[in-house]
Amino acid sequence: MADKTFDLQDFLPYLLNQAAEATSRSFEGVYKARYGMTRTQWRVLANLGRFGAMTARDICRISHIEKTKVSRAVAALETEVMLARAPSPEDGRAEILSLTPRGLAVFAELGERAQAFDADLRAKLGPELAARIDAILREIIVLQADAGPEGDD
Amino acid sequence: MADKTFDLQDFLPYLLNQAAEATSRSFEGVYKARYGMTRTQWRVLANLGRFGAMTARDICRISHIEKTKVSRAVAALETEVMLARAPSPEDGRAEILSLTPRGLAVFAELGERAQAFDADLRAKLGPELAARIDAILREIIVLQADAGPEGDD
DNA sequence: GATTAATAGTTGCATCTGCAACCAAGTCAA
DNA sequence: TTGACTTGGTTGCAGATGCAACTATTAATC
Repeated sequence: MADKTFDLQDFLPYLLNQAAEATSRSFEGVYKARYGMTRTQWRVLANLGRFGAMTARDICRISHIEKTKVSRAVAALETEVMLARAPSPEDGRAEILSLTPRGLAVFAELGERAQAFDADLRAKLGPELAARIDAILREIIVLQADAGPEGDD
Repeated sequence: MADKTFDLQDFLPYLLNQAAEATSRSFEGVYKARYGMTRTQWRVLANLGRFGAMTARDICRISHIEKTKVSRAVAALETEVMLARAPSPEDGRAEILSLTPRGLAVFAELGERAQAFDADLRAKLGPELAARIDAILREIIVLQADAGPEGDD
């Protein structure tokens, strides 16, 4: 059947990238301008802020960020004194990562802004579309997680 | 009202990135393994394949890829003999880019695979969700395009 | 207990990218 | 025509990233 020439503009990975990049870039300005943070750093911070102290490995599992990226983000956040490491009592290899008071403050502020950004975007989308989007994206994510090995950032 | 701590896992830009990255990475394997192409190169090729000869600037407009990226992708595709440049008769600065026979062949093959990939993904998503996704993503893209300046890749 | 395999995390290196600065050609206006 | 400005495209440089290789510790197997 369908033998029309391929149109990138209808290609789901492409559309997803466009949307993802557009929104991420837009919000990136917030943490970049204020704290010189990178996208990965923001995500690591956000996960620690939301879920509390944990190891780098846990962050990888939860957020599907590659361990190299996490490692470097942690190092950067540490030198910014937003995060502290403590040796794990159970596992000599692992380190327990937690936010410092400063890290918590930054998370509180950025988290608030992120919520506002998100709410605004959903409002603009309208209830119809906003209601569907989460389920669809989560479904895509798990589908690919089953199919391919690593989903990364 | 809502004063719960921010959860990254519900943040639209984050979800979009996860889904985008997961799907793109999955398909990336195809053109990377076969032709050592980069994501940007694939997209430039796909646009030229779909819309025919045009200038780099046109590609930027259509696909929202940054001009630096396009420039380098074009150079790479040229050395791979998938693309040829011709001086524009109308504008001495511009070059008309077009796919070579090889470029067309590669586009035909990858385009077919992309269509299959896309169809498969949509099938897995189910008609309910698949029907909505395009409209939502396009809406997000235009919303951000209005808001922010550049949406890039 | 010794050896082997697996795992937490870091680092080197080779890209890929973004931004600003740049060149060359076109536009506009006096 | 000349000079100021815009625009198509490239390049330098400073990050950010992915992958493979590496260290150190833990688990497994004999």
